[in-house]
Amino acid sequence: MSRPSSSELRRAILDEARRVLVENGYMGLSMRPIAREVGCTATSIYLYFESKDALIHALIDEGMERLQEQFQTAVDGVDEPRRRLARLARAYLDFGLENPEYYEIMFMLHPQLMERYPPDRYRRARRNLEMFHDEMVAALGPAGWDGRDPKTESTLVWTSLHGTVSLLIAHRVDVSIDREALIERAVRQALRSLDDPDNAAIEPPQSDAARN
Amino acid sequence: MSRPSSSELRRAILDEARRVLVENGYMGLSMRPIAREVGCTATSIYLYFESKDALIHALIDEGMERLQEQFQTAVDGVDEPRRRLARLARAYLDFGLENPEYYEIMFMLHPQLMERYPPDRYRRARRNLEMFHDEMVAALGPAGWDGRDPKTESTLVWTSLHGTVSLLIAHRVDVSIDREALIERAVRQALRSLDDPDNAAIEPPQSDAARN
DNA sequence: TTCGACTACTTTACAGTGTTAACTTTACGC
DNA sequence: GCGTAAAGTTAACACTGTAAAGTAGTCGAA
Repeated sequence: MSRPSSSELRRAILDEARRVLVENGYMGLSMRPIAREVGCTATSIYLYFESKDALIHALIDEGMERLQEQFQTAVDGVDEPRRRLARLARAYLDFGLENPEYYEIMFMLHPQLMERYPPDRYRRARRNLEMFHDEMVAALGPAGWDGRDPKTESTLVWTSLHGTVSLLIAHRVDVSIDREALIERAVRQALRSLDDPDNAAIEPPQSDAARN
Repeated sequence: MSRPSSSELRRAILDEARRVLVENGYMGLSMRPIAREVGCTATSIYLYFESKDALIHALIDEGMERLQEQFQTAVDGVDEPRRRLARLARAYLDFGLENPEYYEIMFMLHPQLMERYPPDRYRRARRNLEMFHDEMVAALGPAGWDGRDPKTESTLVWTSLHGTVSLLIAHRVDVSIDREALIERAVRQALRSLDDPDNAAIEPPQSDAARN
């Protein structure tokens, strides 16, 4: 709508929203206080963002760009494919733990909000995560995939890292556990699919959890 | 507070709240509609739950109990330690995917809410997850832990599973990925720490993400 | 039988939310 | 100086969680 209008106010709103997000989390993000701080009325925000959702979506976009940058600098100058992948994994964890507020809206927020996130934009944003895919393919070479789907495998790396980040952020992990040790183990575990000999006797499904 | 009072109304409120939660998710959970459906006023709810948080906490307790039951039936009659662990993992995934609304409030909700969850009750609830710990210790025996902390390792199993469940629930996983294949791989990956020879050259930390 | 007291519940009200529609101010080209 | 369009405001709506005060019903003792 007001794409190229790019007033200063728009930026100020976005900055303040991010600040509030950092300080109070998603739940503490309210239009009127943002407006007050920025020096306008709440309804003025609607000149630049068509809803609160849209405002948050803009912040998600910001977060995705930052992650992308951290990914880039993480692998910059590193050649060996396995090391590149390891650094990506580490960068992902670091990003989440250092920017919990961004991480929360990017990957942890309730499904409803995400369903309202324009699908094409999310697809573009998720480009980030395809770096895992590309680097894995590079690390394994064309030979390594006996029957396994690269997309599934790279998604698995992601979900594994996400589990650790999100539970740490949400303070669900027992405080008696050494944080740094867990993180290091998480990276190791995420990357171990590279060496997977696909052994181990695993159970068949116990119920029908594959719908939806 | 009103622990033994156990009016029928309390149960009705809880039932309706759960129904709404299933249907509309956490965000759609509002006091007045619950009251209307149950046949009382919104403020009456406060006779049985001291806040909306407390109401949700009660639902979390319910969910934890259900998970506990599913865990029990999953390992019931299974003796071989590795198989027991595998079934636990599978049960966890199934629970999350079949009860996304419970899973959301139990493990995905924003940190603020969890911080208000009475710590002792959460500790008790998390007893569930200690089953991972116990079964892992049983599966590996006293010999297997060369330098590794069992608590960290079992937490790692949990975070790994959680990553998969939560991203699937939140519809963040690319739809082109075979859901069941991902799930199966997730179980496998989670349990692989049992066989870990602790190899692989891993990067040192890139930044200070171990605070908090 | 009447007087408390207690329980269960309601009414009213407050301060807050996101959002819409209508109104006003400001700036700019002719 | 006038018309127009953009930028921002005011007022309002329907909603939220929740606190305080008030009310109806029940039960036990005098």
